[in-house]
Amino acid sequence: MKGNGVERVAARLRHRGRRMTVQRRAVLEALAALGCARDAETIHARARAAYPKLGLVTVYRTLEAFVADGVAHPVFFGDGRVRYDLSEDGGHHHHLVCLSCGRIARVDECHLPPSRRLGRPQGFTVTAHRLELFGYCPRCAPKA
Amino acid sequence: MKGNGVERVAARLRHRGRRMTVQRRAVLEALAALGCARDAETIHARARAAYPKLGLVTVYRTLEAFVADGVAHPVFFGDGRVRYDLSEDGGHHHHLVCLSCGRIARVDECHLPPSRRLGRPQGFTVTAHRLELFGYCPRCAPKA
DNA sequence: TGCTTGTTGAAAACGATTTTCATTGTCGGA
DNA sequence: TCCGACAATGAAAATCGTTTTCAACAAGCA
Ligand SMILES: [Mn+2]
Ligand SMILES: [Mn+2]
Ligand SMILES: [Zn+2]
Ligand SMILES: [Zn+2]
Repeated sequence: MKGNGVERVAARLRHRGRRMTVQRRAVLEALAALGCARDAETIHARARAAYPKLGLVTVYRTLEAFVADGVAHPVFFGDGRVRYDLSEDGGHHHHLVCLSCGRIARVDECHLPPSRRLGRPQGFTVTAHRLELFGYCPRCAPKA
Repeated sequence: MKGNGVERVAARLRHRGRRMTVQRRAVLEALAALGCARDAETIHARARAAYPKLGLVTVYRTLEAFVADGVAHPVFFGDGRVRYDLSEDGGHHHHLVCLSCGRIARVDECHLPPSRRLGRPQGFTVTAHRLELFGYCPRCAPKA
């Protein structure tokens, strides 16, 4: 993550009465370095490289703040732990999860119809959706 | 749930070395009566009407067995609790969740491209997917 | 440089789900 | 129909990811 990005995030946090701290900077860097869908513990481990005293609790609180401020997004694979993705300007993306080795691949194209069409039959106004794909990665062989 | 369905489920369980008990029957009935995406506690409360001594632990264990045997499917909305749907013969379905009142509507059509196309770019073999839609129900007014 | 407040870390609390373990009950076989 | 092997049950305790509590700290503004 280029120092520039940190500043943009800092600005967004400050805008909400929040402050930019070394801890949050470390979590932000970790989030950017790790890439797609990492859980709090993984982020914690990585962020500690930059700031060893960092507590796991702070990572949780920081992620909560990031999500509230639109800096990050939670991702759910249904295994009981929440993962996080750094938000990007150009819209959302989904994931491919290997059921064998756990590898995660990003899926940028969203093949779903526009939101306003998705809920029409039931009269819902759709504002968001979550889609995750499960299967086997190339290395774990098809039909594993 | 027609007694017939119970028999079919019983057969499927027995086939795996499992047994059909009053408790499981009660959970099955509750699952059928409650409909879309209910959590263990809700299912427990309902099933108790038929079998008051039923323990919540047994509900969890039964749901686990049902899922393993394909009798039920877990549904995740990302709020930290797992919900369950009774499996049906004709394929899967998704859900619309009202962010205001929590109402859940079923979405039968799956607007996604065929599995084999979804993971192609990254070389994945897609065997399943999870899609949930979030927004506002008719009663909670659009743009709530 | 102070002061006001948001932030932090350790420890304890939480809530959903799982495990332990002694007891009970299902169901295939005699 | 009766047995017995072993799956299932329930209560209590244990897990585990995440949240809350609380006293010490430290951003950011005057
Ligand atoms: Mn991602
Ligand atoms: Mn459903
Ligand atoms: Zn793999
Ligand atoms: Zn609603």
